Amino acid sequence: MIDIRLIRKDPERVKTILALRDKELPSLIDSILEIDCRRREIQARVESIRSARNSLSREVGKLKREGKDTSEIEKKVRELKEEIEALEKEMDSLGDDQLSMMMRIPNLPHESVPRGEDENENVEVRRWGEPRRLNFEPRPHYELGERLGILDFERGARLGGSRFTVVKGDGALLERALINFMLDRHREKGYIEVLPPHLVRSEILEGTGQLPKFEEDLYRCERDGLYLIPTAEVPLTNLFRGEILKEEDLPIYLTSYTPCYRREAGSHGKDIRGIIRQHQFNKVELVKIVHPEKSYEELESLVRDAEEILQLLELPYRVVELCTGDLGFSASKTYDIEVWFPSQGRYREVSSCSNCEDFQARRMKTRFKDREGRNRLVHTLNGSGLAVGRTLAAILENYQREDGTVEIPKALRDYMGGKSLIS
RNA sequence: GGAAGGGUGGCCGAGCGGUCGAAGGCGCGGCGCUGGAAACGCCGUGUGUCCCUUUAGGGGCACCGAGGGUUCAAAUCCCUCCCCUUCCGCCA
Repeated sequence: MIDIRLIRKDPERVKTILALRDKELPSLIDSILEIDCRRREIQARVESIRSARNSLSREVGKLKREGKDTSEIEKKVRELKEEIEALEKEMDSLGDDQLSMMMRIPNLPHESVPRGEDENENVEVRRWGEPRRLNFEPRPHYELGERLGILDFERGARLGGSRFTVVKGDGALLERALINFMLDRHREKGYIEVLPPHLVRSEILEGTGQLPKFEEDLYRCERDGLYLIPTAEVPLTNLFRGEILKEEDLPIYLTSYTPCYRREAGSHGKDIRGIIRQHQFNKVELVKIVHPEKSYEELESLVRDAEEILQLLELPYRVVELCTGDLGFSASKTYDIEVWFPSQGRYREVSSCSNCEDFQARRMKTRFKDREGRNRLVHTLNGSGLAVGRTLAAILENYQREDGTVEIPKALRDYMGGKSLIS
């Protein structure tokens, strides 16, 4: 959630910035401002009446102890109460309206974010590695996987429907090796490993921004009111919700391996073949909870931490800075890391690293006490470190040989019992 | 799932219809004492929101797990939900 005070202070500036994301947003700001104004006016009235009620009530107590008649005052208070209830009802409904609108406003892009409509206007920041020169036509990962017997799409669909895949044998081993490899690297960098719940309550999803706006993308367990997490960002970022941390507790670095569950509503027909877009996929996530003055340098190091995994795996990639129109809901600034896919002749996203500034912290009420004793909102960051399934697919494609076998990256061999080839 | 007992400030813990934002203790900060420290003494120390004056401050309102209700008045009584503890049942 963005700061309502920002809207009160300079609505035109907020509108200009939000228009960079979506041209529909500025009109929402006008409605919020109007409601906010009315709500506060009523609040002031309610509170002054309530103040009068409180002092009359105290009076009743005093008089009763003295054995005096209080029926006159009691009648007066009852009248005030009715007045309060009517105003309060109006105030609450305005408050609800305001909050639900505020919850649907995305974060403000940072001033450094390139302006643009959609992903075509994202800006490449750097490239690492040279795509291997293959003297044969590269096969797509799903073809390699099926031929090697490590990806089984047919049986996956039998079990869970479309966008579910069974990973077997050396494929399962490779996936597990990748998870351990990634977690170990992050742990060495000071990230605390966490195994969180995979089912969470709705307010947890509200904290990170998936709800109320993106209900359609989530799997929900109706009977229990719980949702399957779409990313470990959700439980990790919410870990300290409602807490007031000490300044010296910051920064907090967290890492977690979890499966991610996404309905992928609205992506029909996209990436239908292979394991690029699945309803369930494994991901190692990085989350940082930091001092607001440090969050942009923390974003840079977060991206580097994710990049290092690809460097160690010797997979060519590039880093892209998302433009204002392509930015996710909660993010102020985002870098995507894209790895090279030979069969597609292009780079595909394996990580998205964002600084959400105080947008999530405000929803979660995660604060810290600064040196002056003031409570301030923390800044939160998250990034994939990395999407495991897509990394596996990238390994299959980049390390394939003409005979359809796949070499195992050197960095992973110790994690695979010394194996160097999947055949 | 069944039974019982609980959820109060950074922590422990009292309060069970009015004078309670809440005793007392611990912790923390300041001051005093001291050569310095311990001990001791004094003072201070929750969060949110709105308004007024605006470096600083002053006032109102709300918050004692969450949401409703009863009452002139609720931390205190009633209802619903959530969570924790113990016992029983079930179970990886």
